[in-house]
Amino acid sequence: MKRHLPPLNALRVFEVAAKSESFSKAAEALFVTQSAVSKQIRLLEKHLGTVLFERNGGVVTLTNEGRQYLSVISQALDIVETGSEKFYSHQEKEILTINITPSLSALWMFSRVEEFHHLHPDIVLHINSADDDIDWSKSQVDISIRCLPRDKKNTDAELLLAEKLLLIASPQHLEEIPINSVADLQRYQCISLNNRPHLWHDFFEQYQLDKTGVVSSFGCEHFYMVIQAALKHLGIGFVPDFLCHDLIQEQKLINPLTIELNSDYGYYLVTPPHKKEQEKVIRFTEWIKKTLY
Amino acid sequence: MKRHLPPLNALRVFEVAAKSESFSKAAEALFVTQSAVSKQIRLLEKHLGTVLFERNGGVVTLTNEGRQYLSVISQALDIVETGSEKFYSHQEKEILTINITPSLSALWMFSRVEEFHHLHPDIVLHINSADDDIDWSKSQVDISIRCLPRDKKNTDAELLLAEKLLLIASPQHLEEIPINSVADLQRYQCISLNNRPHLWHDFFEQYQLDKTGVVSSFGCEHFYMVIQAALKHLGIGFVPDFLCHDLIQEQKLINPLTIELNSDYGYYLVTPPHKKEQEKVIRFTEWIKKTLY
DNA sequence: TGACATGATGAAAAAAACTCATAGTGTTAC
DNA sequence: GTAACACTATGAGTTTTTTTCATCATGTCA
Repeated sequence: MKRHLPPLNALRVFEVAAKSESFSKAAEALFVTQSAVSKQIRLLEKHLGTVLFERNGGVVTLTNEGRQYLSVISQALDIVETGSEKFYSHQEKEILTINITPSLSALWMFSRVEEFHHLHPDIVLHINSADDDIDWSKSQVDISIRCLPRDKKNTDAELLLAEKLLLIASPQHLEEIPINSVADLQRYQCISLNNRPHLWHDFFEQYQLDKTGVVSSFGCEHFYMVIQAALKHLGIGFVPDFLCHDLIQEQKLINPLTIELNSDYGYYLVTPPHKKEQEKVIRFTEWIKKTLY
Repeated sequence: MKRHLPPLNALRVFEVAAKSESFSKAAEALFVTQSAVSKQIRLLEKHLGTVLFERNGGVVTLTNEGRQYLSVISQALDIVETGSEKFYSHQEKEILTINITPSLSALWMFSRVEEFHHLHPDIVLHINSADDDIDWSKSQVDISIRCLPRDKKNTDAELLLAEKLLLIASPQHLEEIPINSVADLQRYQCISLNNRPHLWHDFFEQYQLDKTGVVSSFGCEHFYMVIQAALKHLGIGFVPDFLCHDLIQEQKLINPLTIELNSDYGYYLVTPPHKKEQEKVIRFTEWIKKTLY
């Protein structure tokens, strides 16, 4: 009568890993590391006393036992899922409306929404973007994220992140005009940002360089346009680190001379006081702070 | 395609709790505390957004949703169990033979074997009991537990527990002959233990009492017999704390004046050196040390 | 009404899961 | 043939989850 069951959480991992026959892919799907998947599979294999995957350096393949087991486990998980689903549908999902600056939404937020949804499946995110102040009394928005000057104290605004700007350029562009010292920067088109007119000026002043080259042929409205422009080899620009981090990793952009600029801006989370206590607002706030860490 | 599953370990708890409609019973069956069960159920309920049990102070009853869910979950767990079982049967079970003193086996070990089996289902325990030394070369025994004098240093023996003896008597017997001071003890039959002839003598000497009453009408071979005798109101006796703890809790025995005696004996775990590295031996050793803690 | 059994709950401890950093190993491209 | 790469394994350390412990609250039953 007493059951002898395998570690149940390992089954969920097993199913994903077995379906993709890849621990790395499974890890990504489950929002954990490959290491975690590897260990859960090993745990399950040890429990069952059976090898479920054949390892061949870098490639894992289901064994016959593994294949059999997958079908059993999938069946069981199907039942659990179906049986649980009808309860979920009765839960009404909460809608959390966030309003973020266009740069954030385009490059940063969209790649992280999936994770938020994974962690909080009962919250539906409505994301819209704008740059101006929100009239909380008229708007549905629960949370807004804004880039504001650091010194402008706003009691409702919580600092998420101090802005750190990185100098960026495309690798191809850098080959055309090599950069060996800061002075070489003057040979480039400097992509400017419309609402930060002093940015380049201040930068060159800091390095005591001639500001002749500063006037760029065009200005962008938002950081993500600066990135697009840089990717098209149109010049060098300054963009926040978190927006270009992945592109630098992938070598689609380069941070020449690893030049950084601590701007006087920060990213702030703004919530109207009467919504601060709402669970959905708290959960989002905690999630984004952790994600930014 | 991506699954939305409840916390799977909570399902195992839920099934047991639902079948017995009691968190306490479920806790016992699962070898955890009632608190742990309560929390796992709450977790599951929160996840599903559904109340699975109706609480009525001290009594839990499945709701309709809970009943439905139980049948779903049982079905799923059946599939997992059946699908996993065929692997277990291929694992050959290890046999671990332990030899313990009769007192330990009768009163202590047998009530704990179930827990060991729960934690290590792949090990089959063979318990036999004896009091003499074991010829490791001739015997199948993997581990023996012996009560030995503390000063007798034995390199193969690991101290599990220093023996602490408690004075015991039955409640009925104590009503007949009330004990208000140590001197009253002299009015009792002192149940003696054959292989500890000095026990009572030393005790009365320690309290500087007359030893007249010390000669008891009979001696027991083992501690569990002392307990039996005390339960039958035949006198007072000294027995190890761990053997009478439960009986004292249940008020079937009483520890008058809370008199304790730190004997010079200890319980030792003895393993032949060539078996010390075996996993089954290590697992048992760690389990028993933790259980005794 | 008081002893009792049961469930709930907050804080602390223990266990499990996960991450990080890095090693090892086939595969692929030059 | 070898260097770069993509993938899994693993030990140490950290984080998260689960469990325990101690205690409270509540309904039951004599």
